[in-house]
Amino acid sequence: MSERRYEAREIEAKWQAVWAAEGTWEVSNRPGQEGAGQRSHSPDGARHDKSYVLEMLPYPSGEPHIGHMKNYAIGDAIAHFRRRTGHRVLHPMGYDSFGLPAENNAIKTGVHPRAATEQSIAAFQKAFRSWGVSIDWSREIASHEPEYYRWTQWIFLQLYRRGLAYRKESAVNWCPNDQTVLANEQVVDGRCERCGHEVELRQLEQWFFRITDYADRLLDDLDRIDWPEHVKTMQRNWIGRSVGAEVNFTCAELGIDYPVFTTRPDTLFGATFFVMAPEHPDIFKLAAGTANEQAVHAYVNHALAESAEDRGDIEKTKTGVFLGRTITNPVTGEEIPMYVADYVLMEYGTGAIMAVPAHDERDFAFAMAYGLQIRQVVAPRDGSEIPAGEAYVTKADDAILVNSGEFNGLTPKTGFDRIVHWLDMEGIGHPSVNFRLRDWLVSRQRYWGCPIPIVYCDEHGMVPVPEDQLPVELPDVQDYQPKGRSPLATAEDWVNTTCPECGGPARRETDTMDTFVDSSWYFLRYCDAHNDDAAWDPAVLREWMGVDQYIGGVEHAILHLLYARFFVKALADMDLLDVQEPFNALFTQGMILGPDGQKMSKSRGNVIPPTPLIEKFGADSVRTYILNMGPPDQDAAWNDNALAGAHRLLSRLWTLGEEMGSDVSGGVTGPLATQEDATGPLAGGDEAVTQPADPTGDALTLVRKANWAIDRVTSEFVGRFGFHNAIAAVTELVNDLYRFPEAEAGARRFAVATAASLIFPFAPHVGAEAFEMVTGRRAWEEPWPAADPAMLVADSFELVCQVNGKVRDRVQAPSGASREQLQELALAAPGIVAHLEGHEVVKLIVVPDKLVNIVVR
RNA sequence: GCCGCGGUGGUGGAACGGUAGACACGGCGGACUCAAAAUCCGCUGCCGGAAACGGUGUGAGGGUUCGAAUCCCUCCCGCGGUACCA
Repeated sequence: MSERRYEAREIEAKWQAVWAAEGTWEVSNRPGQEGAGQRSHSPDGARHDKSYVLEMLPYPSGEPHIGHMKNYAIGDAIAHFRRRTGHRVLHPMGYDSFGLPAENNAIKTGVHPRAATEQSIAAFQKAFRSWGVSIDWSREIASHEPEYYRWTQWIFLQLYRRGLAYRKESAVNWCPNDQTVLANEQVVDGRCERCGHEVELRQLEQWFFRITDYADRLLDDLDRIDWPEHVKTMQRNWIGRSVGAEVNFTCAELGIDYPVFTTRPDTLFGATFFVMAPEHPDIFKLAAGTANEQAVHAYVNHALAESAEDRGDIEKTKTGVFLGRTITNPVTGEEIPMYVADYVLMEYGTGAIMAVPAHDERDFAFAMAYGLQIRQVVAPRDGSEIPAGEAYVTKADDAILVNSGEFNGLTPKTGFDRIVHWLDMEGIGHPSVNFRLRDWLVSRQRYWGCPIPIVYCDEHGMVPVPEDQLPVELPDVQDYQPKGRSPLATAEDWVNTTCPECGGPARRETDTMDTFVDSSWYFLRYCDAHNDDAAWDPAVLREWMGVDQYIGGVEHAILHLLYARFFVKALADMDLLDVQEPFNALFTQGMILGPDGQKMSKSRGNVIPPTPLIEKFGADSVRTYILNMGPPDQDAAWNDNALAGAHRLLSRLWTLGEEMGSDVSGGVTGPLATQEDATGPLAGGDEAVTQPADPTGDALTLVRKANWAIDRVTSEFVGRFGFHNAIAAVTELVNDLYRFPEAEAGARRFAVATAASLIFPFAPHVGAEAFEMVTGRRAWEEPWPAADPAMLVADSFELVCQVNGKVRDRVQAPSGASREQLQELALAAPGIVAHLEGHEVVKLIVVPDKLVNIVVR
């Protein structure tokens, strides 16, 4: 045993210096001009495939936390694997550097958000380098820099030109604490996603992106991407496509038509009343002059004052007020009463519904509360009674329509089609599809964001800033405190400008963009990060897009991932890029919980800061531990002891490498078969290690184990990224090396080199170090090892002998033995013989190379 | 309520319908050491047994199968998403 010990800090500093000096992970937009880490490993010397591996870009605040480390540990492992399997890998880094926390910090401390953000970016850069993440630093971007947001503004203008960015007044979510509007997606349970404050509705004019134009495509294309099913489901639910019909109801007294959307046109004959949302603009007109006018005013005022949370409470009893009017059911011709009730939402459909109490739970509850008529129009086919006291909600084939005139006897599905067709013929309705998805509200009344490149001229109204005048730079202000309008409004010199059309006086738009706009296209900019003439060269995008593997937290399942998809589709429609989807494959990592199993938070005091751990154990150990915690898509609680276990593994591997390195005697049998050149600075005294030709005994065991490990690790990279299983395989290999210290040296060298090579994607520094000690070569310049199929099968195996499905013995049997041979072996096994006594053999099941099951009576 | 995902030792977790518990942590024992740490080796689901071995065991209950953690049905529990969306 050597006197020297595994000193992670030294080793990590050494390799980080090499990678920084050589620009190892840089990749050119022109193949063939890559860093050394991108050297070709395919037999003909050309890299055929690109691979774009991307972790969600971080929001730079303070220092990176342990969750960032998990994110980049996963992504980096994949990037390394893909490089070594012949891909040109794009693995860039950047910062989502606009946003509220920096601004709120500025309000508190007076420190300019730019200063705080740039300080934080420096901390992130330092951390990523100390973690040894294989980043192409030449493509680094930050969304708060004018070189970046110039193009965010440019994209805004492209959307504006095509009518996809527009201003409108509507009821929007307002956070009284953050003093800004929020997108629908940023309201969680009626509260601001960021600060948790209850959200109010305000009638305001705001900027929107017309994401609803893309609802169908955003939904349909989910089928074409390799994403976790639960994320796709969340997006489907968010988009919320409902197929139904629009049906026209006419209020004869006032001569006004009120269309409604329904998913159940088959129940139209059961519509016995009509309900409108309190926000519906015609409410007061309808109630005017009726006996109920006062009551309606009182109800509407009360409803509008209610918080979103209270109003949304499904347990709340239904309330409403008769409008004093009736409306005609277009199929029955009946006059049915009109109500205003807060269970109808203005935002969805037309803000008015036909109520079918017999077959809708909400309408049923309302009808019961107000004693309204309930008419059953769907009945069980077999004539059985429907349950009393609840609505009968079914579209199934075992039900038929009743009380529905000429449509009686049809199933609900057929009735749906026939009634919609009939409505269409009569001109009182038509098929219709409704979405839950709303347009994306993108303006914010805050400072630290991308300015919206629009000016307002008395003469010409809203005028886009000409593209050659971009960027509209964010000015400095004295006071960041939000006062219901953007702090930018106080920068008078900046606000007052001239109209691009007429040169007359004009004022700049003072709202900034939602930071989700910045992060909806950053993955495009990475491809052509320093292009000063355009956001990107479409030819370069053709080379790199889409992202082959995207890695991030599930918390972005709806917001970021939906917005980015929308951007890509809109830009593709402008012929600015060629793909329809930004992220072909998505991996959602689980959270690292505190040692107490709770979500880490300062208030709980269970936060694990990465830096002290890295100083003590090294980045490799922390990365390896994080990936060894369990399936990486699952949440897992931190455990310091298990981290020490990961360190032990790397230390044992390093020790083996050290031993091999100092033992220059035997085992060197020539260059690796697939290796074509080795022109690094270390190439001189090259000692490639290859699999020994005909190992026997312990050497054979080691060689087999090494090949088995190659196969295991490789399959996790190709499959589900179960890196805990990959690391376990390397652990077994290392354990076997300790178990068989006397094995022939060539086999040991091969096994150690293999372990180092396989651990490299997870623990790149010690992987590189151990690999170099054994082989004199650089692990990242080596092709990924291929398992020797001959070494994956043994010449004998342990035959499992069962009686009635219970294991009674195990005997050695030759691989590939015939059924008859195996039967014979099993029947002769001592444990079997004992259990056969006094029983009659009924059946013999033989699974070749595995087991024999003897069924007895 | 609806949708999705889960439930396996003391813990994290392994296991194409074919040896349940790989690997790691923890625990116990041993080697080394004056001693401790570090390191190395062994044992470790539960019950019985000195051991051989036997029984039992993957949330509960049924079913399919020669054989079920795995497939099917019913139920219980946990997590995540979503919810007057007509």
